[in-house]
Amino acid sequence: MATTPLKNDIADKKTNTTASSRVYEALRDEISIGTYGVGSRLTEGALAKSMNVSRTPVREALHRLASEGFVTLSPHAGALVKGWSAQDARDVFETRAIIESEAAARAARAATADDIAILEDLANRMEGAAGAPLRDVHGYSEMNRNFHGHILRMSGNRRIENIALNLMDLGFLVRSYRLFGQEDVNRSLSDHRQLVTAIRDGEADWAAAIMRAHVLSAACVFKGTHDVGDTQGETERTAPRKITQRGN
Amino acid sequence: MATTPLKNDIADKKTNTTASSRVYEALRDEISIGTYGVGSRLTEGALAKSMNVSRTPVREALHRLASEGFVTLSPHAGALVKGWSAQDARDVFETRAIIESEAAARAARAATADDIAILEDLANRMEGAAGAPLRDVHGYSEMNRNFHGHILRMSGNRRIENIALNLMDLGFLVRSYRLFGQEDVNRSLSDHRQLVTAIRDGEADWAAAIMRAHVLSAACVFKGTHDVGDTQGETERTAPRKITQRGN
DNA sequence: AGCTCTGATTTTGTATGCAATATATGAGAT
DNA sequence: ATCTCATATATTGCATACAAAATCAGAGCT
Repeated sequence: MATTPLKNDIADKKTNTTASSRVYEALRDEISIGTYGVGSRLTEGALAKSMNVSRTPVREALHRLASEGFVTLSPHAGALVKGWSAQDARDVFETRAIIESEAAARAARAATADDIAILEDLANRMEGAAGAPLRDVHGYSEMNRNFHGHILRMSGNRRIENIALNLMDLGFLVRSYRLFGQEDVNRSLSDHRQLVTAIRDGEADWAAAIMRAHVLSAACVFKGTHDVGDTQGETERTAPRKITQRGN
Repeated sequence: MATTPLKNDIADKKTNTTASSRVYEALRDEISIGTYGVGSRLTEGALAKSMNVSRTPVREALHRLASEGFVTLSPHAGALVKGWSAQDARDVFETRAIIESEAAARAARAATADDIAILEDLANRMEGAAGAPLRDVHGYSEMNRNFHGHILRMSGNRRIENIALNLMDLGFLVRSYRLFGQEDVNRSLSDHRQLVTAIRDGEADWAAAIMRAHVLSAACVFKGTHDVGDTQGETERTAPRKITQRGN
């Protein structure tokens, strides 16, 4: 792009105080969108130059991305954008099903009137925002995250809450909402309605079952539309040095 | 492949090539041992000087420790050793019970003869190393980690495996093995025997139940001997600037 | 031609200096 | 005496320079 030394190329959306977190968010979004192809090498110097910062915050951002599973980072070899195999995706959804169904059961046992009001409000707003292909994917997934997040919080177990939210924040999952068709959206909204009812009535087992089905159905949508051809993400191959970097 | 089938870093105590990981391991051990009291402030400069490195690797180590929950790290305020409340501990054990019981069930469905042999070998060695108050706490917890780790791997879900291992690697848990009395050790060993049997026979529900009881009983030992008086770890209070730093 | 070894280049890892920011201290006013 | 505000100090955050390591290229040899 243009090399004009603007004060900040990165969109300073939330007035993030540190450059490190700005770089982190920018890279995370880029990777989620798919700007950098799977397996492409992210060199600190190039990123630093393109973002008009030094290598230090870039380096910190890459380490953070590695800890969250967006890139693999081997010593002296650099960062490679991590790919997601079908197995990886299945693992994530299965893990979410296990954890979130348990959280839903606990939420049903601990629900207050305020909790129900919050969940109903979120369900209402999601229904209002639902369109054939989702118009505002970001907004919808944000509300969906809040809905699940509130149930997780209601479980009273912060560890469960954090683990499940981290699983929801994985890049390839965020992208998957674009794949939702009309009936997928409708079913998802219906699930949410049922969840609120089950939780409101203290039906822990029912809530758990709905949540489990809800998460696994999303996995099915993902599996159906995701043509699997990418690399296995976990096994670290010796990275080839020269890799065509798709984005830029 | 008997010892460490994991690329996870808790096991490899060989001198790591990078200074950053050396500092990380050193700090992690120090925090686990309790050298730095809960809430004490870790300043980059002081640590760098005491370890004869620059601030850069110390900084990276602190960030990594923060991502793993050993310290809290607020933007311009620095790193504080994180405390564990009784609620935190309970959350961890409950989460482990949920995840690992599911993993045990899956392991029972997927067990091979090799798996059983490995688990039996580990169980044997743990019985050989068991003493009244555990003599070699580190070795015992290492074998215990391998035992649970292999069951987790047998589940076939890498995400479950990593999440549960991370929960097992938390500092206050590692320390908790010192609290095990004779009967606690005996019960734990008996649990392991039963687990191997249930998994060998493909009894998924039984394996899950044993694992759940096994983990929760450890929680009970921890709760019984851990006099709760420490701070709440999650809620971030505005950190006071001057805090007596116990260790060095 | 294919292989190996050695230099050249690129990239990561570390050290250091400077700037930004939060906290601490003290003076002054109420 | 207490509170507020401004200055001082210490610490983090960032930039740059240098060192170490790994890959890449090419010459020389088999």
